[in-house]
Amino acid sequence: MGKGEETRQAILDSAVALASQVGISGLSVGSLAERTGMSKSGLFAHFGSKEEMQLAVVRATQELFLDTVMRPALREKRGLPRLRAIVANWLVWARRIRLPGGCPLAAAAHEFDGQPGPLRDEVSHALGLWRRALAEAVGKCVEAGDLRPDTPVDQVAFEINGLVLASLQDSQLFQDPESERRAMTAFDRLMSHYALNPAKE
Amino acid sequence: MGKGEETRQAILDSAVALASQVGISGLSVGSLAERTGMSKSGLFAHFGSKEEMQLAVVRATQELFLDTVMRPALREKRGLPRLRAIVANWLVWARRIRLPGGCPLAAAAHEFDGQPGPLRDEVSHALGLWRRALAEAVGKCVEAGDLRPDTPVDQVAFEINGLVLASLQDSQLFQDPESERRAMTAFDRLMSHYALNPAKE
DNA sequence: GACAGAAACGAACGTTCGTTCTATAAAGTC
DNA sequence: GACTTTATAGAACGAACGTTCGTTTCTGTC
Repeated sequence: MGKGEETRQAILDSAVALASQVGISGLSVGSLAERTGMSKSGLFAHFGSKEEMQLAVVRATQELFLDTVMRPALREKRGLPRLRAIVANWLVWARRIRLPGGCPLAAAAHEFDGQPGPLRDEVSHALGLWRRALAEAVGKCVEAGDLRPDTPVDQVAFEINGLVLASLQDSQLFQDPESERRAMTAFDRLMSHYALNPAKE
Repeated sequence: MGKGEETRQAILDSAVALASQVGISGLSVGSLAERTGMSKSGLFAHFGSKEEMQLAVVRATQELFLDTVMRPALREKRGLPRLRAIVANWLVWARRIRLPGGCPLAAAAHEFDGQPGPLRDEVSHALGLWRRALAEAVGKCVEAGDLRPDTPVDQVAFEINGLVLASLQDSQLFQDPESERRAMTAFDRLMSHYALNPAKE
């Protein structure tokens, strides 16, 4: 691997962390150059345009997310344990890899949802993929016999997404230390509602 | 009321709509001046600084939100009907008053959660107030006998917030027309879980 | 160690940014 | 209608923006 690819990755690592605080539209070539100790032009050459740079940041965030949230959860037993691990990882992933401003993708969803263009498309695509992966994980719970066969998979994925969003908002905006527990409580209640063996609550 | 207050309000109306698309940090004095047909300096004089302008936009959005979501719901019967109206209004409020990019406050929560300062404080305060109002509305459901006395009020408010966030994300980012129905389904299931008269599901 | 290609730099471009001034026009007061 | 206050416009500021260019410095290969 050439040295170019190396520094490009180093730039992106810095960029993701910076985007976590100021947003992806808040990124500027100058600020990122200063943060990495490079010249504006030297950094710029790696991407060709600011928009390309931002797109690269979105993709890098996506990679990081999968590495931190999804892949570790694959070691859990398929079905409910794995789904639970996914949610647990999701709730803390930004803190885990030291993104002080929270998940850049969640923020990007709000930044670009009103502005058509490649960035909006990329973010929408990334979150769409993730939602589908989440719904699939719920589906596996049905297959594994953890949830009832008539479980509305997409609806459940929707609700899980919601309780994670709520938790992230509370922990980022209010610094509420209970937000994770709240989300897991809601998750467990949701799961027990569709549980095949109606465990007592 | 002097003419100053009038145009100031007109500016803020435009600003809220623009912020809906580009975010509150995406607002610039120049773009807003062009949109309102004023000169940069003429518009600027109404606020004294950009930050003061952004703070005014946050407060204006808050006012608009209360007028559109909360106050109309007060005509419903106290308790569950009113809470249900609040949620229903909340789900469509941005569309109702023609904010094409969705709720500026929800976006602002993500924009500023990583950057300490007056804007972060204002947004956090506004959303904190709203959350408390929501929890209070849930509490009224308990008082009115719609929900069980042991209902965990804050937890329920947390979950309601989550399902609204999920709906707003889906409708803004994926243009999913089912997102409202999904949220109401989740809401009704949540309510029936804590219902005093355990209605059949 | 010479050479070719890639990578980084420094300077400059035209714009836009937020902000400050001074001057003109409008609104409110008597 | 004159006078004072308030509101708006216009010009200009230094700084930061994204981008281009030509040059210099590294890196990997023979």
